Amino acid sequence: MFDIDVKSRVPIYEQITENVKRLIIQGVLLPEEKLPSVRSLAQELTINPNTIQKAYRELEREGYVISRPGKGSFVNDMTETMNREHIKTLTEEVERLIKELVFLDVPGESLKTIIDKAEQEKEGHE
Amino acid sequence: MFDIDVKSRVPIYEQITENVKRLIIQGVLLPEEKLPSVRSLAQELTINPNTIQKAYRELEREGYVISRPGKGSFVNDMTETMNREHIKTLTEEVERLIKELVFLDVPGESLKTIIDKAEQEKEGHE
DNA sequence: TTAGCTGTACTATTTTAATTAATACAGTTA
DNA sequence: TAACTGTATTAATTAAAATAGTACAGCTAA
Repeated sequence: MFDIDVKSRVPIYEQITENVKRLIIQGVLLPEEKLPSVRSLAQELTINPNTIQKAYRELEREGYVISRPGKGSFVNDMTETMNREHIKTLTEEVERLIKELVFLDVPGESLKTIIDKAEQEKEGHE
Repeated sequence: MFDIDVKSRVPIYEQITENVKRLIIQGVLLPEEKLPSVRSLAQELTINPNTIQKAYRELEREGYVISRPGKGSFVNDMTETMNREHIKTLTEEVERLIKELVFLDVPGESLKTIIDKAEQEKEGHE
């Protein structure tokens, strides 16, 4: 399926999430397709099953995969998910920046103005 | 000057940067004012001088302080100017991100909540 | 039902990174 | 020169992250 480098500086579970993400994004793995079980993939890569599970859990948290106890782990239908993840990333960034601006005594009202302006601008286009 | 909690979960050097930042922002420490030397503050807090130095270096990196080898560490009088420029940069970033989030149909209200939360959080600290 | 799959939870171990400390060096000032 | 100042380098300690061991519970097919 793919190879990992146990000697690499980047954690094994992260190499796995990256590879699976890549395969999903490239369309090699299709929605509802079953992923290898934690144990079989662990055997194939000669690492511990729990490491696979950690990777799968992370992939599930990010919406790439859905795990069904007793049945297996499956590729999730993305289109929606990608947007959701993108929105999450953007929101986290905004949170960080706003926190800092508020800390620097920028009044919340002036920040809210930015939001209003963005909304008005959008309405104009639809 | 201030106290630290060696038993706290937050690192000592971070407690120091936070406290010094606070004192500068509150105007207790004024521009060009000399901060305690790494050794004297280390003695006062009964911790290692290098820990103070790490804090001071971080404060310098963020523009709060300027260190003059052989002379001492001083409150940077550029803070206002730097802040204003910093605020400008941050605001531009926020504008860009908010625009994109609004475009992705994230309701403005949920973004305003982020602002409110940041303000509440800040009030808690003062 | 049972045998053999599946994912999961919990704990312990190992490994890695962050934090703090020890020590020596170099600039400044009186 | 003596007593300050910040700095660099390295070592020791501490905390966190990553991985592994083991046991449990759900699903499915013979």
